[in-house]
Amino acid sequence: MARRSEHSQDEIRKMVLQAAESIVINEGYSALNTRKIAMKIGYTVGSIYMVYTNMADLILHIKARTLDEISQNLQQVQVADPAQALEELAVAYLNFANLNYNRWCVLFEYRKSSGSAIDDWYQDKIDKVFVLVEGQLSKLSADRPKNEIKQASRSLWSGVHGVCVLSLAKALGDLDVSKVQSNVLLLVRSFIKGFIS
Amino acid sequence: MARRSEHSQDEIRKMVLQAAESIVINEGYSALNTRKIAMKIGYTVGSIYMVYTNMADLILHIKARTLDEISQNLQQVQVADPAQALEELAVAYLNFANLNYNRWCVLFEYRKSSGSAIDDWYQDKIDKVFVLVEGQLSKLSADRPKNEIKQASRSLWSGVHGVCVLSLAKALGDLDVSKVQSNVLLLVRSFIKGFIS
DNA sequence: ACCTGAACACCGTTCAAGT
DNA sequence: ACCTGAACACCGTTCAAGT
Repeated sequence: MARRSEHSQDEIRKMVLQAAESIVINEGYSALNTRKIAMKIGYTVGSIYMVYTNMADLILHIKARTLDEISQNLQQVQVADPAQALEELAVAYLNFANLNYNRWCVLFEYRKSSGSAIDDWYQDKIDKVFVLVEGQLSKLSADRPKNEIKQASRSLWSGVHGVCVLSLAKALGDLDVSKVQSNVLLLVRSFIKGFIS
Repeated sequence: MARRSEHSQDEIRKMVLQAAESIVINEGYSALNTRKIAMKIGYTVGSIYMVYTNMADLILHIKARTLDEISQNLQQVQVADPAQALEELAVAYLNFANLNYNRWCVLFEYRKSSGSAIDDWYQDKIDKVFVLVEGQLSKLSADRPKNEIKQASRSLWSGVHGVCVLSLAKALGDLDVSKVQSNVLLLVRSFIKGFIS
């Protein structure tokens, strides 16, 4: 066998990632495995390890793409009023999580990667999301020192994330999306009101 | 073989749970498996299935005990001032999560249980935590209707949870505990200030 | 009735061997 | 050089068979 350069390594790399993503989207994280990916792209399991060091590495790249899409989604929020913008950012985040639930969940699933710490390039993608919040928050209270703004954006956005996690995981009972949205908005509005007062 | 009633079924049930818990505590969720549990209690894997329907069932009971301990911890917060009490509840939650990190993480790991929905008795344990927050929040703003209080406690507490998750998972970079605590407190204080104003 | 232990159907990962 | 496929060391779960 050993079909020769039918696809470049780079192509295989993308095929593996795309196949893995579609499995996650359609069947969820727990359904993802190497044999299913290999079957889907018409190669054998071994070939996955030519282009990714292991499963954890592949999953990290799935996560990275999800984070990129989240950033992209949030960047489309263009509102002059910062308080309004923060609300819309939160709603956009919730909507992404809800519409892309399986992929979003993978972000918080950890299969321990090779290195114990988080890779810098991955951390940057996380930070990029928080920076958007910082931008609005600093417009909202221009007088505050930068480190306070940074802290506040972490607290606020982690809070928004928390509402999304527990609501969508149904830890709060079975809520419809509009209920979750009003929970998110309550948190954002109350926080902002309290923070600037 | 087949040693007869050396331990009662109920004793084995407890032994399995305790062994599983200690594995989670010492080695983390990913190190938990049936063969390790069996080895630890001096039985074979098959016997685990006499007392728990499957691994998901056992994990659910680990989670239940963790939730009980959290409730117990939070109930020890006895402060007259409700705003102060909410702050201390949040700090107590963070401290539990930090000191019992491996066990706390299991709460948000899902291995799909037999039934798709959350069992009622388990949901009750989750609710019990939120009820504590509701109690303080209703003292804080006695004029508000009950459903608003309930919504607010969900938003606030989910938010607190979110800060704990992202901070302890180091998604926000490597923060020491005191930094995390000030993030939590900022969220609680800002929310409360905004909510009652 | 209680418990074993061996089997089954899965996993992720590796690597000698083919082209 | 690229890729296979078979092996290895694991999983959770089941169940006929022993006492």
